[in-house]
Amino acid sequence: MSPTPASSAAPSALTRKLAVFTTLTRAEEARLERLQAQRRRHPARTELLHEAQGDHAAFVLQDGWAMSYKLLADGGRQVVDFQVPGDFLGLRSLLLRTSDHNVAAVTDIVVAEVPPRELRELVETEPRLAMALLWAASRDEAMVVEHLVGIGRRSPMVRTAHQVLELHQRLRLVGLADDGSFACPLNQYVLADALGLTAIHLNRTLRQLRERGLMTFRKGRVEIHDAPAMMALAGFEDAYLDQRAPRPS
Amino acid sequence: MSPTPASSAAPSALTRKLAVFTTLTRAEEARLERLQAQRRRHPARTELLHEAQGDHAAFVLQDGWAMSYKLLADGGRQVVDFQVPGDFLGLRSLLLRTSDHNVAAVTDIVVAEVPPRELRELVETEPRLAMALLWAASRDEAMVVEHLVGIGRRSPMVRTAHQVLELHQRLRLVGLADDGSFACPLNQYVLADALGLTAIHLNRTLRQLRERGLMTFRKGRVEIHDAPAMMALAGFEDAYLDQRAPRPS
DNA sequence: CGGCACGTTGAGTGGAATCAAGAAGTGTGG
DNA sequence: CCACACTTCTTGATTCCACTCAACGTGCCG
Repeated sequence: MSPTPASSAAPSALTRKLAVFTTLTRAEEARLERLQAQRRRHPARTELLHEAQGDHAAFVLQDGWAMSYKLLADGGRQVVDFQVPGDFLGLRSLLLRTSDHNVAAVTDIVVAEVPPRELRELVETEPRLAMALLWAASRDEAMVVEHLVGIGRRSPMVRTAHQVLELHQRLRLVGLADDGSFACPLNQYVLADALGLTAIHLNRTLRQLRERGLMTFRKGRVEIHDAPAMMALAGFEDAYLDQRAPRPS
Repeated sequence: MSPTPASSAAPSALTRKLAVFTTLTRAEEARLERLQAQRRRHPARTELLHEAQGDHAAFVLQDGWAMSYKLLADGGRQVVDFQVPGDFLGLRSLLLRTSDHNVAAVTDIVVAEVPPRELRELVETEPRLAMALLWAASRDEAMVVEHLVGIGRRSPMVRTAHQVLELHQRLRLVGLADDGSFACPLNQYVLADALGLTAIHLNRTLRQLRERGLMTFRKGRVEIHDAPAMMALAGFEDAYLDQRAPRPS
C-alpha cells in the first residue's frame, strides 16, 4: 500500500503488463507513466464507479484489488471480474452512454485517473501504445468470456480451481505472485458471488480442494500445492490470457 | 438469403447499427460499405472460425445468424453470444495471438471479410468511424457481461426471458423484428447451451412462459405476447444495449 | 466484555440434471 | 407413394447436487 510517485524509477504494473505484449521504448514507457501521474487513494469496500452515473472516468489500478459487479433487483450480486494492479477500471463505460456496471475497491487501493481526452490524445499520437491498450482490453474481454463458460458449463469445483489459477497467472504477470502462492484479499462471500455459488457451498468446495491436497485458501493467502493436478482438474488453458514469451531484450 | 451487392443503395446492417450511435456522412457510409465489399456465403452448421487457428480474419455478418462458443473437454458447449446481421465475427481475435473461441453459422449466412490491414487503415484515417466501431465492440462486451450475470444469478425462466428480449431489441435495431415477434432460427439445443441449461429443462421453461401467456417460441418464430410482463419478469433494462434516440435528420 | 465479520458444519429441501421413451415434422430414396 | 432415417420437440420418472435454514466457532476490535 505504498503509492509510488509517478516519477519513480520502478515501472508501473500497467507498463509491466504491456511490456509482455510488445517491446516498449523509453519514450513510450515515460508516456505511459505520465498517463498515470494523477494518483489517489480509495478506501476498501467502497464504490469507485456506479452504474447509474453519467460522468465517466477511467482508472488504472496501481495497488490493491478491485472488483466489477452488477446488482440485481432481488438483492443478488454477480461479480464480473476482479482487477489487480495494472488493470483498467471503467474503460468500457467511456464509450457507452451510461456505465453498465459497478466497480468497488476490495482493499484500500491506489488508482490513477485517466482523463478521457488524455487517453484519446495518446491513442492518436502513439499508435503502438494504442494497440497495446487494445490488446489489454481484448484480454480482459477474453477473461469475461472464460468466466461465462465456467459458470455456464463447469462444475463448482472445477470453476473454483479455474478462477484461482487465472488469478495466479494474472498476478505473476505483474510480479505479485510467486510460483506456488499469492496474497488474496477476497473473502468467501465475494468469491462466491463471482463463481455463481452461495458462500456456504463455496466453503465446502474449498474444503474438498484442500482435502485433495490441491490448494488452500486461508487468511488472505492462496497456496497451490499441486499445480499440475489443479490444471488438469480445471482444464486450464492459459491461451486466452495470451501470455507471450518475454521478448529478448 | 439474397446477398445484396455492395454497390446497392440499401445500407448494410452494420451501417444501420452505427447510425444509431452517430450521424454518418455520405462519405463515411460509403467507406463502411467499401469495407464490406468482399462478400461470401457460408453454409449452416459449419464452423467459420476455430479456436486453434492462427491466421485470423474478421467478418461482418450480412445475412443469417451465427454463434460464438467454446467447447469443453467433457463435450460440453457454452454458447457465448449470438450474432445477427450487422455484428462483427472474430473481431477480438485480431489482437490476441490465438482466437479464444469458435464461431459457427447457425443458418446459411453471408459474411463480408474484413482484412486486418484495411481495418487498421480505416481506424487511422476515419477517427469518427473508429469511435463508432469501438462503441459497437463495447456494446458487444456489455452483452457478454449481461449474459454472465444471467447465468450466474438469474433463474432459468428469468434468464430465458431476458435472452429473448435482448435478441428482440438487437434485431429491431437492424430492422429484422417487428413490435411483437421475430424470426428465430435457433433450436432448443443451441439456446440451452447459451443459457447454461439442458435442452430438456429449457423445453419445460419455455412451456411455462407459454402457459403464462408471455411468449411462444415455435417453428423458427418467437412471439412476444405480453412484453411489459416479460420485461418485468426478466428485470430487463436495455441501458446496456445503449439504444440511443435516433438523431434528428 | 460485547459486537461484528468471517468461516465452518449439519439437516432438510427443491430444482435441474439424467435416464428413458415417444411424438411430430422433414427429407430421402426405393 | 410409402418406408425409413433423422432432427427437433415433448413428457415422465428418478437422482443428486446446490440452495436454504439454522447454528456455532473464531478472531478482531472497540
